[in-house]
Amino acid sequence: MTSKIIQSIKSIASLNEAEEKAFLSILEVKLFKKKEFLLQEGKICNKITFVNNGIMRLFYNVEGVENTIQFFFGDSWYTDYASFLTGKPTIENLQALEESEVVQFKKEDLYKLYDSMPIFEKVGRIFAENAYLSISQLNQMKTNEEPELRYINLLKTRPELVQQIPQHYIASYLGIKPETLSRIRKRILTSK
Amino acid sequence: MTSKIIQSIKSIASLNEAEEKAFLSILEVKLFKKKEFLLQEGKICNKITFVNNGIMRLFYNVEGVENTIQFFFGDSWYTDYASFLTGKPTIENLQALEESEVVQFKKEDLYKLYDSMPIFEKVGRIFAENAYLSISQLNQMKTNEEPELRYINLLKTRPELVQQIPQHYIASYLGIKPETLSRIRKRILTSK
DNA sequence: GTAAAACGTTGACTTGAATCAAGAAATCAT
DNA sequence: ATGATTTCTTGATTCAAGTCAACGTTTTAC
Repeated sequence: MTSKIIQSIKSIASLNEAEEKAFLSILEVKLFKKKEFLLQEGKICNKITFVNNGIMRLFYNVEGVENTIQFFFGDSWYTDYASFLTGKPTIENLQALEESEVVQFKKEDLYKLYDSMPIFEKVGRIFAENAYLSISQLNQMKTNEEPELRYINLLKTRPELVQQIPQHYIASYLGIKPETLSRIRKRILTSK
Repeated sequence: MTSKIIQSIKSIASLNEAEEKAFLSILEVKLFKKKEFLLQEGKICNKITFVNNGIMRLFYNVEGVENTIQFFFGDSWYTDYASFLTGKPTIENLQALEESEVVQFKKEDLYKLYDSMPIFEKVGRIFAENAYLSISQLNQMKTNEEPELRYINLLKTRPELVQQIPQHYIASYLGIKPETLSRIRKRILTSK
């Protein structure tokens, strides 16, 4: 259950036996059923989540409209870093789209590791750096690419995503209405 | 020249005398004239910059169109973290809009500090965390707010910015054309 | 000081996505 | 299995920003 997360951490920084043991001791494995929430707006995000398998959707509400930020499949990390770092309530909702298995650990426990074993300070830094890189990539995609191009790229780079996730969620992820995505799809099909 | 940056670092983590000295030893003060570039697309960003005073504009080109990301005034930090971390060429351009004084240090030197003095690993972590927070805030603003609302909020929260920076750059920052900003301004004025 | 360049405003027109509405297709719950 | 709900598609219309073009104003460079 925890082998994948250990592998992922070790790709960040090599851990000796004691360090690995310390890390393992703070982990908690959890199962979420379809439609269950791992995080809901208003709550404080004080955990880091590693997705073993399943599918999750991350979104937030703006004036009653759901704004999809990202989808998570197996072998990916998630935390609302803003809430995690500031201790303020999150605006994000993370919902399982399929039954999913995750491994989590608490901020509290991570900060103890920061203080007791210097290597984890490094892990934390690289963690934050990776979080930055992924948000900045997402950012760039969103601001630079037209919805139609983004959809075409999505088809190329993550076809499994397009297949497994309802279209109206993908539309929301692309920042357009379902009707518009439907028309984009039609346009792509007929132009081939 | 370096008192502000030291103060800023100390607000992240307290440094003892040796640590402060080590940090000071890697700093370099630089002056940039109006229109000079601190960073240009295609180059690799291997520095972190602290702005003592002046005004800078950060932008990148998409198909010949400049896309303004942010403005920097005194007491602010800048690095293209993506290029800094990955070592890949940047797409960002950082240009002085007024004569500006900055303090910089090299990635190379920072990484030596990471290895020689553990406190800097912590500084690096908090740095990355702050970078994440600011990009995520910017992100949120951009995706949630209509250009007109964003402009009104900008007037409220950073009036000095609106006054000191040419409108077409502000338009670019808001993600709209100068003509549109001009019309928004007219709308706001006549509605008062 | 003056010519050139950059900047800002306004009008007419175009365009791409949103909205509203209705119906078809797929999925879910019992 | 079947009725209910959700999801997807299509058409007609609206709307906000973009585009193109012209012109007045401000700033810059020499």
